[in-house]
Amino acid sequence: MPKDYKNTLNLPQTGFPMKANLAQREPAMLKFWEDNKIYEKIQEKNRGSKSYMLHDGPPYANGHIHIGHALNKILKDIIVKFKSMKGFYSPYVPGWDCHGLPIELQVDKNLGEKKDKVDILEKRKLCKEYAAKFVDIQREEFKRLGVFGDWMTPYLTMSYTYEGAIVKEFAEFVRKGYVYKGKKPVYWCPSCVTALAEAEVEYADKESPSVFVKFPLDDENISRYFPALKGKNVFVVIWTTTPWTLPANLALAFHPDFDYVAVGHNNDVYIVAEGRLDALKERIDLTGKILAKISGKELEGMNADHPFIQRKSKAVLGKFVSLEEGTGIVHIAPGHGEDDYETGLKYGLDIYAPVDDKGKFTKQAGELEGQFVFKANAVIIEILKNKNVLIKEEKVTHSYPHCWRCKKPVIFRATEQWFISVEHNNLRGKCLEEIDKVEWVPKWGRDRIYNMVSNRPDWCISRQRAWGVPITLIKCSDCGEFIKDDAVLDTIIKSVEDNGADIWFIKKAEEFLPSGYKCKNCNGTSFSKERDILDVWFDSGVSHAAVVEKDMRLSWPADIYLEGSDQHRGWFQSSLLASVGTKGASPYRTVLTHGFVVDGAGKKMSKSLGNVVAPQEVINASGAEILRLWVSAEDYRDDIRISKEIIDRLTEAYRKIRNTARFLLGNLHDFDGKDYSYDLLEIDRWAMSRLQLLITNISSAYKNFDFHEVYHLLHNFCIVDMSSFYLDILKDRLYTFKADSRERRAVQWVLQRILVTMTKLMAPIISFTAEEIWSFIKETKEESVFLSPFPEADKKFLNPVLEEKWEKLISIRNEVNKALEIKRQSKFIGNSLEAEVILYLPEGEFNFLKEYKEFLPTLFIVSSAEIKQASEKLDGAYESEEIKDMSVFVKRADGNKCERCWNWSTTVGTFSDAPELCQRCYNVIK
RNA sequence: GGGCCUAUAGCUCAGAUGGUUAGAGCGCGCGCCUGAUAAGCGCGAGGUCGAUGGUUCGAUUCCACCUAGGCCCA
Repeated sequence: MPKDYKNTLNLPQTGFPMKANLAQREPAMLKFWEDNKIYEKIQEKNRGSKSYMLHDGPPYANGHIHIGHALNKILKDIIVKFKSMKGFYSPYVPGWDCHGLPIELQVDKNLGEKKDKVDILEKRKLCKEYAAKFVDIQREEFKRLGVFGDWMTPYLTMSYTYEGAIVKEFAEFVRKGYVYKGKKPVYWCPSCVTALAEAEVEYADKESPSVFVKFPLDDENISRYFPALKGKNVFVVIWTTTPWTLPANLALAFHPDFDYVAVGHNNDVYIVAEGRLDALKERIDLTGKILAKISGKELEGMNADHPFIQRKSKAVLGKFVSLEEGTGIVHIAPGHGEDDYETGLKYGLDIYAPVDDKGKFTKQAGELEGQFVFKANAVIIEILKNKNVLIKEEKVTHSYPHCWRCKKPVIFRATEQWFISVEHNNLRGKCLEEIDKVEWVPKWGRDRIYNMVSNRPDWCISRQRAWGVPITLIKCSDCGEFIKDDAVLDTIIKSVEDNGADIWFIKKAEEFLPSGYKCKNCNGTSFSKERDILDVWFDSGVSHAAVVEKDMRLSWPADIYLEGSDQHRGWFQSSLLASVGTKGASPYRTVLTHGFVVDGAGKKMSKSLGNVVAPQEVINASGAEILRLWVSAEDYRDDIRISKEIIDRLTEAYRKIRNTARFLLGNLHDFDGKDYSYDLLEIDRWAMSRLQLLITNISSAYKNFDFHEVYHLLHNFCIVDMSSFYLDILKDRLYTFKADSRERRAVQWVLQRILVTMTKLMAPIISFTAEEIWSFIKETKEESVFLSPFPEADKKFLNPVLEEKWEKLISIRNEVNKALEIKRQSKFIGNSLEAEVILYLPEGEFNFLKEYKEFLPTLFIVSSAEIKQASEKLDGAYESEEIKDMSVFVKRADGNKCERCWNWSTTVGTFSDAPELCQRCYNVIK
C-alpha cells in the first residue's frame, strides 16, 4: 500500500459553493445591499464627479411586471452600474406613470354598478390608491432583479409636485401660444352622451344600409377632366354604409396610384376605379363601354356636386382608399371619420359634423334637424331616391363599434378638443433639427422618429375622463374667451403644487381668480372651468422638467433615455415635443432602444398562444441572475428571444463562469497577498497580457452598449484562455510545487489579479454573483464590488509580441492534442501524462520551439516531450493537417508514475525512503 | 396598405469596401480523467449564410422582388 501523498499537495480549498442556489441566495444579497446602503454609498462616493444621467421612462402603474419590463430595467441597471464603477455620478431615480384610462377602467370595473354614481373626487381617490398599490408591487419586483436605485424616493406622475409641474409646463405651452381648441372626431356614444376611448369600444355585428350614390359633375369639371365626355351626364360613384354621414360630406377621395375609368350606364356615365370594374358589373350592373381613363393623381382638385345639398365635394387623394370594397372612391366627411379627418386637415376642409351630443342632426343639417342619425338613414335614402342619385340600396351586416357600457352602436363625431400646434413657432421644424443632434442607438432610430415627427398631426392633448391632470383653463361664460393672465395661471400652478390636481375639482372657477376679476375681453364676471383632462403622454412627456430638471439628484438634460422601440411614437416623441416646445432643445443626448421579447420561434408573446414567459417564473426556477445574463447575452437591438433552451444554455454558461471563479478562489486560499509581479514565468505574463486585452475589449463593449459582447468576451475568456488552457496547465505548479515557492506564489499573484478583475468586469451584469465572489476575495478591499473602481488595462502587462508567439504555441499544442486523442481512442493511453511526445518539425517551428524545450511537457501536459527535425520522422506519427511538415509521435512515457504528481519519470523508485516519488516531488517533500 | 427593422450551425453571437475549405462558445456525439467532481480535459459531427431573380469573372455580402417575423401607424 503506497503512502498517500495527497495531503502533501496544495489542493484548492474554498467555502465558495459550486452550486449557486440563486433563487435562495439572491434575497440575502439584496438584504446585504439594502442593510449596508450600498447604492447610497455609491452616490456619496461619486457626488461631485462628472455625471452620467440616465432618466427612467416611467412604466405604467398597472399590473405585475412582465419580461419586457425586466429587460428594460436590467439594461438600465447595467449602464448605471458600469458608469458608477467608472466613477461617474450616475444616480438612478425610477418613476411611474400613474394617471390614465387603464387604471380608471379598472377602478370602474371594481365599482361595478356604482361607477356612474360616485363623485369624481371619490373616483380619483380610488384611482390613486390603485396606482399606489401597483407602484409598491412593481417596486418590489424591480428590486428583486437586483436593480440599484432610489427605490424609496421615486417620481410619481400623481405626486403633488409632479402634478404641479405638469400644470406649469402646460401653462408654458399656453403662454407661448401653442395651445388651441379645435375639432376632432372621437368615438361618441349618443346614448351615454359621452366620448369613448378606443379601449371602451367593442365590435359587434350590426345591420346597416349599403348604398351606391352618384355625385354629379358639372360641365366645367367634365370638360376639364373628361373632355371626351362633354355633354354627357357624368357621375362619380361612391359606396357607403353610413348614409347619415352624407350631409357632412365635403370631399371624395381617390387613390393616387389607381386608374379610374368612365363607364357608360344607360344614359349616364359612371366614374369608378378600374380595379373594381369586375365586381361592379355584378353589384350595380355596370356593363357599359369604357369611355375614358385617368389616373387618380390627375383628379386631385376636381369638384363634384353634393348629391342633395348645394355644395361642392372636392376630389382629394388618399392612400387609405382600397379596392376591396365599394367603387375605389371614398366619401369623405372630415367630422365623422379618422381618415376623413386626416384628409380634411391636409386639404384645409372644415371638420364638419352637424350632429349634437345626443346623436341628432343640428339645424346646420337643414330639413334633417332633430333626427337621430341612425333613423335618418332612411330619410336620407328617400332624399337620394327623389334626387335620382341612388344607384342601389341593400342591407349589410358588418362588424361595427359599440359602446361597452350600453352596448349600443356608437358614432364617430367631431368634438371640441384641445391641441398643441406643431406648426406654431415652427415646433415641428425645431424638433427635426434637434433629432439630428441626438445620438440614436441603433442608428435607424433617427429615421424612424424623424419620419413620424415629419408627418404627425397636431397633438390632441384633451381627454374626456376623470383620472388625470385637468386642463387648468378658465373660460369667460359670456364671451367664451379663456383666461391666459400670468397671475391667474401662476395662482393655479401654486394651488396644484400645494394641494394636488384634485383642487381643480374642489374649488369653483372664481376661487382661482382675484376677487372682482373681470374678463379682459368682455368685462364679463361669470366664469367656468374646463373639465377635460390632459393626455397622459403629456404627463410623462414633461418628466424632463418635472424630474430631470427639478429633482436635486439630477441635472438637465439627460445623457440617455432607454426604452423599447415603440417609444419612438410614445415617450421619446412626447418628451421631445414637450422639451423643444418650452426649452427649445431636446431633453436627451442619446436615445437607446431595444426590441421586444418574443418566444423561441420569434413570435410575439400572447396569452392565447400560451407562449408568455413571466420574469417571476425564471427568477423562481433559475434566479434573477440568469435573467440578467440573458439580457446581456442577447443583442437587444433586434427582437429578443427567450425559451427554455436559451435559459438552459445561459445557465450552463453561468456555471462555467462561476466555477472558474471558484477554482481561482480555491487556489488562492493560502496566498500571502505579496507582490510577485517580478517572478512571473512567460506563461504568466501571457495570461496577464490576455487579461489586459480583456479589460480593454470589455470596457469598450460596455461603453458602446454592446453588452452581448461583454458576455461573449467574458465567457470565452473563462473557457478558452483560462479553463482549458492556462488553468489546466497551471494545476501541476499549483498543486505539486512547494506552497511558498516563488513559482507558485507568482501564479497565485496572477490568479488574484485575474479573479479581482473578472469579478469587477462581470459586476454590472451578474451583480449577485460578483458580489458573492467579492466577499470571498482575501484582499484589502471595498465592502462592495460596486464601490470598487472598474478595472483599467495596465499597459505594462500588455504584450502583443508575446501573445503572437503564444498563439503559435497554442496551435502546436492543438496538433499534439489531436495526436494524443488518437492514442486515447485506441486505449494506448488514458491520461495524457502517460505519454511522451516527439515532435517532428520543419525548420521554422523547430527553431521556434527550441527555446521552449524545457517547457513543452508542461504545455502539452505530458510527461516528456522532444523535438526533432521533420526529416527524422518515424512511421506511425500523426501528420498535422494544419501545420505543414509537422508530425507528432506518441509513445508511453518512460519510467513509472510518481504517486504524488502523477507524472511518469525514470527517477521514480530511485529514492529508497520514498520509492513512489519522482525526483521533483522528492525535493519538495524533503 | 404605409414607416422603421430583422433573417448566418439545435442555441447565443462573430464575419467580409464582393474573392480560397463561412468562424467562436455552448449544446450534441465519442472518449479521457477522478487532485475544480452535480466539476475538469480532448477529439468529432453540425451551415444551399430565409427564398427567387439581377448586377458581376465571382454574391452569404450589392440591388430588386418574395416569404417569415417584430414595433409603430392605417
